Amino acid sequence: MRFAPSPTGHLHVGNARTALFNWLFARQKRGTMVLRVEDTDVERSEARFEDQLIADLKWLGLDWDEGPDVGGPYVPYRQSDRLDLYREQAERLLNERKAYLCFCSEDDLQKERDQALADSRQPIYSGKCRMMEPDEARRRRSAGEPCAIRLRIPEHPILFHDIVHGDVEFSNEVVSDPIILRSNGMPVYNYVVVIDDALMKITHVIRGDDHLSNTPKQVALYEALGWPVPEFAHLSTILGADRERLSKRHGATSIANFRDMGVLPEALVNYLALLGWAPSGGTREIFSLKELTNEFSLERITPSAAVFDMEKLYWLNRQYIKAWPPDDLVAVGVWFFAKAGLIESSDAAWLSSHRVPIVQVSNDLRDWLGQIVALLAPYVDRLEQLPERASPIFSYDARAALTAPDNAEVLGWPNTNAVFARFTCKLLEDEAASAGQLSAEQFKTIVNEVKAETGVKGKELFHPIRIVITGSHSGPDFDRLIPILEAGSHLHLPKHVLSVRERVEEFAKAQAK
RNA sequence: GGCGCUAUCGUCUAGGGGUUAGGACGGAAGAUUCUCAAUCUUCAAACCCGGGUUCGAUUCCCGGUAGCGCUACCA
Repeated sequence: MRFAPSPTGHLHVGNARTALFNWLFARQKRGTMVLRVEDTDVERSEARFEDQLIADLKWLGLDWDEGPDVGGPYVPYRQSDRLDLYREQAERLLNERKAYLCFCSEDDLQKERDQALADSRQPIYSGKCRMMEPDEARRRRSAGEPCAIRLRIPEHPILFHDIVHGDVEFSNEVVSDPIILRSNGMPVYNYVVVIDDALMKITHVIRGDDHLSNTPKQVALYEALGWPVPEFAHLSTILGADRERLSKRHGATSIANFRDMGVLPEALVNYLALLGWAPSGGTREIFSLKELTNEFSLERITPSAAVFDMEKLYWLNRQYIKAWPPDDLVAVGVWFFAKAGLIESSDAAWLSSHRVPIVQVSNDLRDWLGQIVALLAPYVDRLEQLPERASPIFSYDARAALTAPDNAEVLGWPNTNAVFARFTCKLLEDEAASAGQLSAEQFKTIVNEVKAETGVKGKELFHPIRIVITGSHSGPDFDRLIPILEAGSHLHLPKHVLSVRERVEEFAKAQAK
């Protein structure tokens, strides 16, 4: 099996799924997984994209047995390093009369195509140079006349088998003799892919179905070369919500995008596997990479296009967030807090091939952030939401709390002011609170006293208190929030975290105005 | 235009000549909680259209329609 991306940008979800399916099949069958870099498009290919691609694949948890970075028996694995090989085979085809020299200029060909279209004929190559005597062709080439090499398409229909689509047949009438080597000596994609797959002993070509219509040309090439035709499995296209091919304007589409949103690699892999494949029975949704390796089968791949559903990915992500090792989760969480500027970090680095970023912070800070992550992570879709959800901890604005339209209802309740008064008074008297050492139990005691003294309970009691502490009538459990607030107030952070007492003081001040 | 591929709830899908057409996301309702979220329970929601084959088609065949892809000296 092979995954053969072009290094022209970040790894895209469509390609990631192709890579995953190849990998699953290879691992299940104990086959060999090859990574090959298709960089014959010099204008768009860049070396740095190759590194990015490799990093993205590793982050997903995929690996390979042969490739540009690990070597292998069929080196080189970068097409730009294999040009001699392509030229050699092209000359062989020429000698065997399976291919021929074409002296038509690009202009002529374009005119021919335009004319054919205007006459509502097939815009395929006329075959003008097909019949040229080989001697004449050779002579003209030696004389320095520019020419390309074309493959001679056979005079019969081309049939091949596709594991997901079944038998496919193309009439030779609609397949032009394709150019395999350009006049500038560079080979074209449809040609090199065959040379490489054959030479690298690829038995199963699993790729996007945008290549399905190219396959007859490739099959003709295998036959001309006298090499066995591999099995094909063409995967359906991944669409955006508007049923158009998923592209950048649909938002996040690269693997790096998802990583930066705080989507866990296991969640993305699981989601991608479910896009176009379902286990037998069709009821199970959660699969680890290992379970997928066991369950996967090419025969169960769906042939129809699939719309990428962000919501379902988020749901899966939540499942994995809840199941992830707490330490790893904290590491990723810390990264997002650093990114949001809520904590200081000189070197917040996420080596993209790593599952988890590395951020240097003190143990105290890490422990404290760990509590916040443990409190909030089970309720977010993506880890990038953590800083926002933690905003009641990091920022407090009493004035805003008293004027927020969202709080108006609570502020208007008849008992609210009594609760404010009693609670403020009690808390300001509390010794533990003045030291910033208030425990959850002590806080509960105070709340209970307020309850007893005012006779207010339930919502009418808790909402006003919550507004005093966090500025909002809704938020996380006090039992876990209070200790976080108190501990945070003793930490050195870019912006001081207010203790419970400081919050109450601010609140009282704002109320007095 | 030609050729190819595809077609089950809004979405991902299971199923398959006779089924109450199953699951999941999302939606709605309820329960729970001081609140939001999360969680749990319940509900609504689909076989593209037309022919044929058949006792019987959503399932098999043909056609239509729609979507997507390919039609390059792009990959």
